[in-house]
Amino acid sequence: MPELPEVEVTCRGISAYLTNRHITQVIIRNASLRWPIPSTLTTLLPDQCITTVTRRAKYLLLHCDQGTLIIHLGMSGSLRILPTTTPSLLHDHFELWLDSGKMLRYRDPRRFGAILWWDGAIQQHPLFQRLGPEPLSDAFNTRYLHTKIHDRRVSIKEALMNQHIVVGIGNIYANEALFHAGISPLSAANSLSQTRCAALVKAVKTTLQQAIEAGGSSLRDFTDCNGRAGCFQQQYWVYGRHDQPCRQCGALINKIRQGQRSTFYCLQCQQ
DNA sequence: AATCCCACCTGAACGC
DNA sequence: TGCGTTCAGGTGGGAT
Repeated sequence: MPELPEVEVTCRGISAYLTNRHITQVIIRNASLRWPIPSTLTTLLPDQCITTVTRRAKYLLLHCDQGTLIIHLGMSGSLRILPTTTPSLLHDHFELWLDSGKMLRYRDPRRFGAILWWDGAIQQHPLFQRLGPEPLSDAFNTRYLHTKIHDRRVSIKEALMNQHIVVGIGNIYANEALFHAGISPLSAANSLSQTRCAALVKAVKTTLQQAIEAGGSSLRDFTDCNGRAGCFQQQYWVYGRHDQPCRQCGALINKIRQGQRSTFYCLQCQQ
């Protein structure tokens, strides 16, 4: 379930265990993720120090002495901090052993995630070059959004999930933010007034911020780096609530398909 | 450049 | 109980 809040919660959770630690060993159990895990990591990483751990979009960045380890969790990935003696299970594909005696373990049943190495400036990486601004930064504001989508004919929901427009928003939080902004997910992006863009920007920021504070959402098996479940799922207003009454007006929540993804919204509250 | 839609993969839930 | 179908947090890439 990794959208921005889950990746951010993971980032904050693993940071203290990794920062200023030296890597002692790398284990690649199954290299076939979205792209192969570079086999060179086995010799490249040991003895390097992890200086900082950051997040950009839905990517986790482990900044090391000689480059950056890029981790994406895909649809089903998660990271745990564990003693190196913990037996590995099916779907545990990758481990970073640390000089503390602990390890970072990557698990990803569907293998849509990625683990890559980059030794230049991260913004020069092909995957990072065209990314939009961080939704919680000042760069994501009313003027930016209005200008960016004024010529887009796709729906506002699809635009919100476009990482070239703004990063970090996936299916859950796109649905939730549109509900809080009172905007129909079917509205054409280029039809949104400045006022509605302002409402949407505000809704995106508060929705994501609250989800981070709740420790993220926990659909299926997502947990934080210590195995704890997030609580934000209990706060959903529309996601997954089709045929249930709207928490605001009581009308039944509607479910449709948009761009091969499920959309949930209230016909009454979202116009 | 924007848009559409497929592909990648496993597992859970559901219907028959 | 078993089998087939559908759906799930993401996103690069090819065709239009």
